[in-house]
Amino acid sequence: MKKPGGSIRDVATETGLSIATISRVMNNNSNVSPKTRQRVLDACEKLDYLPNPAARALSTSKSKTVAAIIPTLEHSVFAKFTAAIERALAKQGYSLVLAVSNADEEEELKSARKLLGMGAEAFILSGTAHCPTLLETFERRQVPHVFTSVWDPDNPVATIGYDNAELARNAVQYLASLGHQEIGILHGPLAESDRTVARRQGAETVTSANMQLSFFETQLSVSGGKTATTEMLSRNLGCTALLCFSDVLALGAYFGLAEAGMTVPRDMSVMGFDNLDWASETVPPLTTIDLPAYDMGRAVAEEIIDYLERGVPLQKQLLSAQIIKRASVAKIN
Amino acid sequence: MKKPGGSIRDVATETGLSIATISRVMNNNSNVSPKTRQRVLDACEKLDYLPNPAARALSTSKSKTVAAIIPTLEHSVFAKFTAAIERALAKQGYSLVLAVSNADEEEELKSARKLLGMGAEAFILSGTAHCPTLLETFERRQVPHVFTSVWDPDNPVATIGYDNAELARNAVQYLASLGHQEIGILHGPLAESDRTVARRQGAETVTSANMQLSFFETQLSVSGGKTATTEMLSRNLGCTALLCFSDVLALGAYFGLAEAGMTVPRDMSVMGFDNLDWASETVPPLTTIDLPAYDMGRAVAEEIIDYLERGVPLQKQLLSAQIIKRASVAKIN
DNA sequence: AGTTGACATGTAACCGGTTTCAAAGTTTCA
DNA sequence: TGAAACTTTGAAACCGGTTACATGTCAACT
Repeated sequence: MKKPGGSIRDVATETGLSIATISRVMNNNSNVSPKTRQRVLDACEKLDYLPNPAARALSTSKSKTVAAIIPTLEHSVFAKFTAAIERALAKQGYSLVLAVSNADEEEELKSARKLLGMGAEAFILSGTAHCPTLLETFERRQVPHVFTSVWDPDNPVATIGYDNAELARNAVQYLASLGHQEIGILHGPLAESDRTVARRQGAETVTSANMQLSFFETQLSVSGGKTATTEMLSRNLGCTALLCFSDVLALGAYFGLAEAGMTVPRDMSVMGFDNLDWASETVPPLTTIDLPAYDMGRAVAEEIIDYLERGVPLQKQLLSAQIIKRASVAKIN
Repeated sequence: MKKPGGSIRDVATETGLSIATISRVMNNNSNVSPKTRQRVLDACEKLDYLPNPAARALSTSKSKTVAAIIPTLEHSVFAKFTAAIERALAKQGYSLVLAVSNADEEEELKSARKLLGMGAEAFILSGTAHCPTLLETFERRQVPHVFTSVWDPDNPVATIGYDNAELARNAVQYLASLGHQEIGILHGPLAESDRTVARRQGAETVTSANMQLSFFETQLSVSGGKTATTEMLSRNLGCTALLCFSDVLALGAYFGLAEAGMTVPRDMSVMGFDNLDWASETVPPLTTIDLPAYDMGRAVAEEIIDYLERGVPLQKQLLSAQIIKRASVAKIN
């Protein structure tokens, strides 16, 4: 039950100083004479001493650990977001503990309790829909937390993200401005994501004269996008454009259309959401909305560190997302 | 500096028992009478008590935390792998702390020291190429660690993964068996991945009579695959097949070929590596090698837990990966 | 009845740091 | 030269658990 690289007492013995002084050096804190400091540092080097994090956490009640619970890693947007969080946290000496919830509130709650039990000081959650028990727990223990990928200024919890409803509305209006009136909209499971719900509701607010929107719920995957596209085509709705609430679905749409012998955008315009790395490379390049996944991750991490280190209250942040116009959407007549 | 949900002493006071008994209940350890146990559990419930992980870690020197340092999250294979690790660890009450190295040994070393400083009990690394300092540190502190995504039976460190060289060889031989003799091979940066190097070397071992392999190094992205494909076409090498060491590159190849007005597999056969979710959905469906990313993640996590909990020595494991034959590769003549 | 042992519980040392407070040493300045 | 002020260091309490060992209780057995 012992194999440590030595404790602070070893360094104290080695240098002939007291553990208090060693501790002060390790935290490059206050008043330690330069020569003493150097002596301590040398000894640390020599003994390959690394402070025990548990002991430190115990006395300071700070674990330097932030938890993120994300619905899935297998969607590039989340992977990117997570990578950004990790990067920003690391830069400030914090670590990221990660849990994947599979968009299940129960699982999320369980994960959160465990991470809380591991000493996470703050939580990053996706969306605004969460188990009330979880939020109560955060409240009771005063655990700082933020909701991401969403913008909800009225939420008592700080939200850092983009306005999904508005983005969807903008997308529909953009298509409308090019003459599209019959639009098919592909989206992932509503039950799994309040962001998807928001996008759909946002799209529905566009109600000009002859506008006709048809929604298709499917799995959030290339396969899902392809299936839904095939399904849509079989219904003969006369759609001229396909708005996909994820580039992944759009890619599926490309394949579905290709299989049906249709050409984008001549026979059907396609628009995505996310602006994943490859969106500019498809044939034709995909018109999409650039979601600031990376910036969002960074912003979230910085916000949390500001709070943890300097007590700056958690602020909501609205990030902007632009429509990236490429060749997959055509003008009608 | 205090806001905890109460300590073990509070539970002791509440129940009129000693902290030792509370501790025993929390670890559902040994001899505690059923009624006492229940009394304690009720009190925990009432006080919303959660044991302090730092204190626990301090006295047991077990943090129940495993670290993974991965090159990037933005490649589906790693995202999937990471998700599998998280899942398997969570099932056993362990947490995953994550660092992204960007395939840089320096960054990896820095991350590792930090994670070690956070109390990680074991490390999961990708590939076999690592900073010697890091490996020495692991050795000196006796930190268990495994290398993944590779198979190297002679390595003193346990490797859990697939044999990249052999897979590449199999892929080339498969293409050869269908009559392809001039093959273009697209791969990511050699400097960033010893697995890529292994694959390339494996491919090179296939040296039948008229076999002609041309290698193209590019960025590991759809964009990179597309660029390399265009480049290859411009060289007029007479290739009949394109072997891509990642499905992502293969997707880029699809787009590059489409832009050149070529049809897969009539004008060019394409084969990938990874079998990502969407590989079966492309048009035509992509022939590829199914890498067991998820199984590998699970296997790694379980191996480590076996070691940590039961002292079972870390074992190397060779995972199998199959060629998935789909329509993107044609028979020649 | 007395001894033995099993079981339940408590006492206290310990894990490895941080931090308060006091002590010792040094400088400043009248 | 001596008092005040400041700097540097150490002693010891504390953080919240775990666990070896001691103690106490009660049933079983001789």
